[in-house]
Amino acid sequence: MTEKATPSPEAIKAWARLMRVSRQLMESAEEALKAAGLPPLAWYDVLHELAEAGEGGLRPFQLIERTLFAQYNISRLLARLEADGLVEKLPVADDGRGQTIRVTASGRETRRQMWAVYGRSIAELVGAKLSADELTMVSALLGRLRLPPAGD
Amino acid sequence: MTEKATPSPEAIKAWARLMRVSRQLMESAEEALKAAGLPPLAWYDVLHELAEAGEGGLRPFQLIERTLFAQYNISRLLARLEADGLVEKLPVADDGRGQTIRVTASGRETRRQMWAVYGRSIAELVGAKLSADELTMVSALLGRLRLPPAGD
DNA sequence: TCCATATAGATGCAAATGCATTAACTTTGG
DNA sequence: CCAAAGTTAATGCATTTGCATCTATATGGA
Repeated sequence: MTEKATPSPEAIKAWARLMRVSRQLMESAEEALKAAGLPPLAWYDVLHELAEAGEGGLRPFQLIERTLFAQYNISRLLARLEADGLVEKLPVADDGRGQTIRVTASGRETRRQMWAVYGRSIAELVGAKLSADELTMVSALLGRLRLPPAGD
Repeated sequence: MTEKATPSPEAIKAWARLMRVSRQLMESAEEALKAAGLPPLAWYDVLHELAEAGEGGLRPFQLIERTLFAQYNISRLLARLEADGLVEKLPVADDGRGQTIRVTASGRETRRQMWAVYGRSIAELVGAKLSADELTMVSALLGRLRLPPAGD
Protein backbone atom coordinates (compact mmCIF):
# COMPACT_ATOMS: atom_id res chain seq x y z
CA MET A 1 0.00 0.00 0.00
CA THR A 2 2.86 2.37 0.60
CA GLU A 3 4.10 1.44 -2.87
CA LYS A 4 4.27 4.45 -5.13
CA ALA A 5 4.06 3.86 -8.83
CA THR A 6 5.24 7.33 -9.70
CA PRO A 7 8.46 8.70 -8.26
CA SER A 8 8.71 12.16 -6.75
CA PRO A 9 10.62 14.86 -8.63
CA GLU A 10 13.34 14.61 -5.99
CA ALA A 11 13.67 10.88 -6.58
CA ILE A 12 13.84 11.35 -10.33
CA LYS A 13 16.50 13.99 -10.01
CA ALA A 14 18.59 11.94 -7.61
CA TRP A 15 18.31 8.93 -9.89
CA ALA A 16 19.31 10.91 -12.94
CA ARG A 17 22.29 12.42 -11.16
CA LEU A 18 23.37 9.08 -9.83
CA MET A 19 23.27 7.41 -13.21
CA ARG A 20 24.85 10.22 -15.10
CA VAL A 21 27.61 11.05 -12.65
CA SER A 22 28.58 7.48 -11.98
CA ARG A 23 28.84 6.84 -15.69
CA GLN A 24 30.90 9.94 -16.29
CA LEU A 25 33.30 9.19 -13.49
CA MET A 26 33.65 5.56 -14.42
CA GLU A 27 34.44 6.45 -17.99
CA SER A 28 36.87 9.05 -16.85
CA ALA A 29 38.76 6.56 -14.70
CA GLU A 30 38.65 4.00 -17.48
CA GLU A 31 40.09 6.52 -19.88
CA ALA A 32 42.96 7.31 -17.54
CA LEU A 33 43.84 3.64 -17.30
CA LYS A 34 43.74 3.20 -21.02
CA ALA A 35 45.86 6.28 -21.54
CA ALA A 36 48.44 4.71 -19.25
CA GLY A 37 48.38 1.52 -21.27
CA LEU A 38 46.80 -0.42 -18.43
CA PRO A 39 43.94 -2.93 -18.41
CA PRO A 40 40.32 -1.93 -17.77
CA LEU A 41 38.71 -1.41 -14.39
CA ALA A 42 37.10 -4.85 -14.35
CA TRP A 43 40.55 -6.36 -14.13
CA TYR A 44 41.35 -4.18 -11.18
CA ASP A 45 38.27 -5.29 -9.31
CA VAL A 46 39.21 -8.92 -9.64
CA LEU A 47 42.89 -8.42 -8.89
CA HIS A 48 41.93 -6.38 -5.86
CA GLU A 49 39.67 -9.05 -4.44
CA LEU A 50 42.27 -11.71 -5.05
CA ALA A 51 45.01 -9.63 -3.47
CA GLU A 52 42.86 -9.15 -0.38
CA ALA A 53 42.13 -12.84 -0.25
CA GLY A 54 45.84 -13.62 -0.02
CA GLU A 55 47.50 -16.98 -0.55
CA GLY A 56 44.30 -18.92 -0.08
CA GLY A 57 42.85 -17.39 -3.20
CA LEU A 58 39.16 -17.38 -4.05
CA ARG A 59 36.77 -19.62 -5.89
CA PRO A 60 35.18 -18.07 -8.97
CA PHE A 61 31.75 -18.10 -7.35
CA GLN A 62 33.16 -16.06 -4.48
CA LEU A 63 34.43 -13.51 -6.95
CA ILE A 64 30.97 -13.36 -8.43
CA GLU A 65 29.48 -12.57 -5.03
CA ARG A 66 32.04 -9.90 -4.31
CA THR A 67 32.19 -8.16 -7.66
CA LEU A 68 28.64 -8.55 -8.95
CA PHE A 69 29.90 -9.70 -12.32
CA ALA A 70 27.89 -12.31 -14.16
CA GLN A 71 29.09 -15.87 -14.05
CA TYR A 72 30.08 -16.10 -17.70
CA ASN A 73 31.75 -12.77 -17.39
CA ILE A 74 33.98 -13.93 -14.56
CA SER A 75 34.69 -17.14 -16.36
CA ARG A 76 36.04 -15.32 -19.37
CA LEU A 77 37.71 -12.58 -17.44
CA LEU A 78 39.64 -15.17 -15.49
CA ALA A 79 40.62 -16.87 -18.71
CA ARG A 80 42.07 -13.59 -19.95
CA LEU A 81 43.81 -12.89 -16.68
CA GLU A 82 45.31 -16.35 -16.72
CA ALA A 83 46.42 -15.96 -20.31
CA ASP A 84 48.20 -12.80 -19.23
CA GLY A 85 49.82 -14.59 -16.33
CA LEU A 86 48.14 -12.41 -13.72
CA VAL A 87 46.32 -15.21 -11.96
CA GLU A 88 46.64 -18.96 -11.70
CA LYS A 89 43.97 -21.61 -11.44
CA LEU A 90 44.49 -24.38 -8.94
CA PRO A 91 42.39 -27.49 -8.58
CA VAL A 92 40.60 -27.64 -5.26
CA ALA A 93 40.96 -30.79 -3.18
CA ASP A 94 37.49 -31.38 -1.83
CA ASP A 95 35.48 -30.32 -4.86
CA GLY A 96 36.35 -31.70 -8.22
CA ARG A 97 34.19 -29.18 -10.06
CA GLY A 98 35.82 -26.10 -8.75
CA GLN A 99 39.10 -24.29 -8.81
CA THR A 100 40.85 -21.79 -6.69
CA ILE A 101 42.08 -18.60 -8.26
CA ARG A 102 45.21 -17.04 -6.92
CA VAL A 103 46.87 -13.83 -7.98
CA THR A 104 50.45 -14.16 -9.19
CA ALA A 105 53.38 -11.87 -8.46
CA SER A 106 52.86 -10.36 -11.87
CA GLY A 107 49.20 -9.86 -11.05
CA ARG A 108 50.09 -8.02 -7.86
CA GLU A 109 52.46 -5.82 -9.76
CA THR A 110 49.85 -5.01 -12.38
CA ARG A 111 47.38 -4.17 -9.66
CA ARG A 112 49.92 -1.86 -8.06
CA GLN A 113 50.48 -0.04 -11.33
CA MET A 114 46.77 0.24 -11.92
CA TRP A 115 46.20 1.65 -8.47
CA ALA A 116 48.72 4.39 -9.09
CA VAL A 117 46.48 5.63 -11.90
CA TYR A 118 43.10 4.60 -10.55
CA GLY A 119 43.79 6.05 -7.12
CA ARG A 120 44.78 9.33 -8.66
CA SER A 121 41.53 9.38 -10.60
CA ILE A 122 39.55 8.82 -7.43
CA ALA A 123 41.46 11.54 -5.64
CA GLU A 124 40.86 14.00 -8.43
CA LEU A 125 37.30 13.07 -9.29
CA VAL A 126 35.82 12.82 -5.83
CA GLY A 127 38.48 13.47 -3.22
CA ALA A 128 39.18 16.94 -4.55
CA LYS A 129 35.52 17.86 -4.99
CA LEU A 130 34.02 17.17 -1.58
CA SER A 131 35.20 17.43 2.00
CA ALA A 132 35.75 14.36 4.12
CA ASP A 133 32.46 14.99 5.88
CA GLU A 134 30.61 15.36 2.65
CA LEU A 135 32.16 12.18 1.31
CA THR A 136 31.09 10.35 4.42
CA MET A 137 27.61 11.68 3.94
CA VAL A 138 27.54 10.50 0.34
CA SER A 139 28.63 7.05 1.44
CA ALA A 140 25.98 6.93 4.13
CA LEU A 141 23.18 8.02 1.83
CA LEU A 142 24.20 5.71 -0.98
CA GLY A 143 24.58 2.93 1.54
CA ARG A 144 20.87 3.14 2.21
CA LEU A 145 20.19 2.51 -1.47
CA ARG A 146 21.97 -0.81 -1.55
CA LEU A 147 19.81 -3.70 -2.49
CA PRO A 148 19.04 -6.46 0.00
CA PRO A 149 21.47 -9.36 -0.66
CA ALA A 150 19.15 -11.31 -2.93
CA GLY A 151 15.51 -11.13 -3.80
CA ASP A 152 15.38 -14.84 -4.52
CA MET B 1 50.43 21.26 -5.71
CA THR B 2 47.09 20.57 -4.17
CA GLU B 3 46.88 17.46 -6.34
CA LYS B 4 46.78 14.32 -4.26
CA ALA B 5 47.98 11.14 -5.83
CA THR B 6 46.45 8.97 -3.14
CA PRO B 7 42.79 9.30 -2.26
CA SER B 8 41.58 9.52 1.33
CA PRO B 9 39.74 6.56 2.82
CA GLU B 10 36.55 8.62 2.69
CA ALA B 11 37.04 9.23 -1.02
CA ILE B 12 37.69 5.57 -1.69
CA LYS B 13 34.62 4.53 0.20
CA ALA B 14 32.41 7.07 -1.51
CA TRP B 15 33.75 6.00 -4.89
CA ALA B 16 33.17 2.35 -4.18
CA ARG B 17 29.65 2.97 -2.98
CA LEU B 18 28.87 5.13 -5.95
CA MET B 19 30.07 2.57 -8.45
CA ARG B 20 28.51 -0.40 -6.76
CA VAL B 21 25.15 1.13 -5.95
CA SER B 22 24.69 2.77 -9.32
CA ARG B 23 25.43 -0.51 -11.03
CA GLN B 24 23.08 -2.45 -8.83
CA LEU B 25 20.24 -0.02 -9.30
CA MET B 26 20.77 0.25 -13.01
CA GLU B 27 20.72 -3.50 -13.39
CA SER B 28 17.66 -3.72 -11.25
CA ALA B 29 15.79 -1.23 -13.40
CA GLU B 30 17.01 -2.95 -16.54
CA GLU B 31 15.77 -6.25 -15.24
CA ALA B 32 12.32 -4.85 -14.52
CA LEU B 33 12.06 -3.57 -18.08
CA LYS B 34 13.14 -6.85 -19.53
CA ALA B 35 10.70 -8.74 -17.33
CA ALA B 36 7.95 -6.54 -18.75
CA GLY B 37 9.05 -7.35 -22.28
CA LEU B 38 10.22 -3.79 -22.88
CA PRO B 39 13.39 -2.45 -24.51
CA PRO B 40 16.52 -1.54 -22.53
CA LEU B 41 17.14 1.70 -20.70
CA ALA B 42 19.25 3.17 -23.48
CA TRP B 43 16.18 3.26 -25.65
CA TYR B 44 14.31 5.13 -22.97
CA ASP B 45 16.99 7.78 -22.72
CA VAL B 46 16.79 8.52 -26.41
CA LEU B 47 13.01 8.40 -26.61
CA HIS B 48 12.83 10.69 -23.61
CA GLU B 49 15.11 13.30 -25.13
CA LEU B 50 13.23 13.15 -28.39
CA ALA B 51 9.87 13.45 -26.68
CA GLU B 52 11.09 16.52 -24.82
CA ALA B 53 12.39 18.01 -28.04
CA GLY B 54 8.93 17.83 -29.58
CA GLU B 55 8.03 18.15 -33.25
CA GLY B 56 11.31 19.80 -34.15
CA GLY B 57 13.20 16.65 -33.25
CA LEU B 58 16.90 16.51 -32.61
CA ARG B 59 20.03 15.98 -34.64
CA PRO B 60 22.05 12.90 -33.72
CA PHE B 61 24.91 15.03 -32.45
CA GLN B 62 22.51 16.75 -30.08
CA LEU B 63 21.48 13.40 -28.72
CA ILE B 64 25.13 12.60 -28.17
CA GLU B 65 25.56 15.74 -26.09
CA ARG B 66 22.48 15.04 -24.02
CA THR B 67 22.86 11.33 -23.44
CA LEU B 68 26.65 10.91 -23.31
CA PHE B 69 26.48 7.95 -25.65
CA ALA B 70 29.30 7.52 -28.11
CA GLN B 71 28.74 8.60 -31.67
CA TYR B 72 28.74 5.13 -33.18
CA ASN B 73 26.51 3.99 -30.40
CA ILE B 74 23.86 6.58 -31.20
CA SER B 75 24.18 5.85 -34.87
CA ARG B 76 23.33 2.21 -34.37
CA LEU B 77 20.78 2.77 -31.67
CA LEU B 78 18.89 5.11 -33.96
CA ALA B 79 19.04 2.52 -36.71
CA ARG B 80 17.41 0.02 -34.37
CA LEU B 81 14.80 2.50 -33.21
CA GLU B 82 13.99 3.35 -36.79
CA ALA B 83 13.73 -0.31 -37.73
CA ASP B 84 11.22 -0.67 -34.91
CA GLY B 85 9.27 2.33 -36.12
CA LEU B 86 9.87 4.32 -32.94
CA VAL B 87 11.66 7.21 -34.60
CA GLU B 88 11.90 8.64 -38.07
CA LYS B 89 14.85 10.24 -39.82
CA LEU B 90 14.21 13.38 -41.78
CA PRO B 91 16.66 15.14 -44.05
CA VAL B 92 17.58 18.57 -42.76
CA ALA B 93 17.22 21.49 -45.14
CA ASP B 94 20.28 23.58 -44.45
CA ASP B 95 22.80 20.79 -43.86
CA GLY B 96 23.02 17.99 -46.37
CA ARG B 97 25.12 15.81 -44.07
CA GLY B 98 22.72 15.68 -41.23
CA GLN B 99 19.31 14.42 -40.36
CA THR B 100 16.68 15.25 -37.86
CA ILE B 101 15.37 12.51 -35.65
CA ARG B 102 11.78 12.68 -34.58
CA VAL B 103 9.91 10.34 -32.30
CA THR B 104 6.84 8.69 -33.83
CA ALA B 105 3.48 8.10 -32.20
CA SER B 106 4.54 4.52 -31.65
CA GLY B 107 7.75 5.77 -30.06
CA ARG B 108 5.82 7.96 -27.66
CA GLU B 109 3.63 5.05 -26.74
CA THR B 110 6.62 2.81 -26.10
CA ARG B 111 8.19 5.48 -23.96
CA ARG B 112 4.98 5.75 -21.97
CA GLN B 113 4.92 2.03 -21.36
CA MET B 114 8.56 2.04 -20.38
CA TRP B 115 8.01 4.87 -17.95
CA ALA B 116 5.29 2.92 -16.18
CA VAL B 117 7.89 0.32 -15.31
CA TYR B 118 10.97 2.50 -15.07
CA GLY B 119 9.25 5.08 -12.91
CA ARG B 120 8.10 2.39 -10.55
CA SER B 121 11.66 1.15 -10.26
CA ILE B 122 12.89 4.62 -9.41
CA ALA B 123 10.16 5.05 -6.83
CA GLU B 124 10.99 1.75 -5.19
CA LEU B 125 14.75 1.87 -5.47
CA VAL B 126 15.37 5.42 -4.34
CA GLY B 127 12.08 7.17 -3.63
CA ALA B 128 11.14 4.67 -0.97
CA LYS B 129 14.57 4.61 0.64
CA LEU B 130 15.31 8.26 1.33
CA SER B 131 13.27 11.29 2.32
CA ALA B 132 12.77 14.18 -0.06
CA ASP B 133 15.38 16.18 1.81
CA GLU B 134 17.86 13.38 1.68
CA LEU B 135 17.25 12.91 -2.01
CA THR B 136 17.85 16.58 -2.56
CA MET B 137 21.07 16.31 -0.63
CA VAL B 138 22.21 13.37 -2.74
CA SER B 139 21.49 15.35 -5.88
CA ALA B 140 23.39 18.34 -4.59
CA LEU B 141 26.43 16.35 -3.55
CA LEU B 142 26.53 14.32 -6.75
CA GLY B 143 26.05 17.51 -8.70
CA ARG B 144 29.38 18.70 -7.42
CA LEU B 145 31.03 15.64 -8.88
CA ARG B 146 29.92 16.34 -12.42
CA LEU B 147 32.71 16.79 -14.85
CA PRO B 148 33.31 20.13 -16.54
CA PRO B 149 31.67 20.05 -20.02
CA ALA B 150 34.76 18.99 -21.92
CA GLY B 151 38.43 18.78 -21.17
CA ASP B 152 39.32 19.29 -24.83
C1' DT C 1 23.38 -47.94 -3.59
C1' DC C 2 21.28 -45.38 -7.18
C1' DC C 3 18.69 -41.80 -9.11
C1' DA C 4 17.01 -37.11 -9.15
C1' DT C 5 18.38 -32.65 -8.33
C1' DA C 6 21.59 -28.97 -7.39
C1' DT C 7 25.95 -26.48 -8.01
C1' DA C 8 30.48 -24.99 -10.38
C1' DG C 9 32.25 -23.46 -14.27
C1' DA C 10 32.79 -23.32 -19.54
C1' DT C 11 31.12 -22.36 -24.15
C1' DG C 12 28.48 -21.71 -28.89
C1' DC C 13 26.13 -18.33 -30.93
C1' DA C 14 23.83 -13.90 -31.45
C1' DA C 15 23.84 -9.08 -30.21
C1' DA C 16 26.16 -5.00 -28.66
C1' DT C 17 30.40 -2.18 -28.10
C1' DG C 18 34.79 0.01 -29.11
C1' DC C 19 38.02 1.61 -32.41
C1' DA C 20 39.50 3.31 -36.49
C1' DT C 21 38.26 4.78 -40.83
C1' DT C 22 35.31 6.42 -44.45
C1' DA C 23 31.89 9.01 -47.14
C1' DA C 24 29.40 12.99 -47.73
C1' DC C 25 28.87 17.24 -46.98
C1' DT C 26 30.20 22.52 -45.02
C1' DT C 27 33.01 26.10 -43.85
C1' DT C 28 37.01 28.92 -44.07
C1' DG C 29 40.81 31.40 -46.00
C1' DG C 30 43.32 32.79 -49.79
C1' DC D 1 36.00 30.28 -56.77
C1' DC D 2 38.86 26.68 -55.03
C1' DA D 3 41.57 23.90 -51.92
C1' DA D 4 42.27 22.59 -47.13
C1' DA D 5 40.29 21.66 -42.94
C1' DG D 6 36.28 20.63 -40.13
C1' DT D 7 31.75 18.35 -39.13
C1' DT D 8 28.16 14.78 -39.38
C1' DA D 9 26.98 10.31 -39.56
C1' DA D 10 27.84 5.44 -41.01
C1' DT D 11 30.47 1.13 -41.14
C1' DG D 12 34.10 -2.95 -41.21
C1' DC D 13 36.34 -5.50 -38.03
C1' DA D 14 37.81 -7.15 -33.52
C1' DT D 15 36.43 -7.66 -28.80
C1' DT D 16 33.09 -8.13 -25.27
C1' DT D 17 28.60 -9.18 -23.48
C1' DG D 18 24.30 -11.76 -22.91
C1' DC D 19 21.72 -15.85 -23.12
C1' DA D 20 21.03 -20.39 -23.10
C1' DT D 21 22.94 -24.60 -22.71
C1' DC D 22 26.28 -28.06 -21.51
C1' DT D 23 29.66 -30.85 -18.94
C1' DA D 24 31.27 -32.44 -14.75
C1' DT D 25 30.96 -33.15 -10.09
C1' DA D 26 28.33 -33.15 -5.54
C1' DT D 27 24.48 -33.94 -2.62
C1' DG D 28 20.18 -35.71 -0.75
C1' DG D 29 16.76 -38.86 -0.58
C1' DA D 30 14.30 -43.43 -1.54
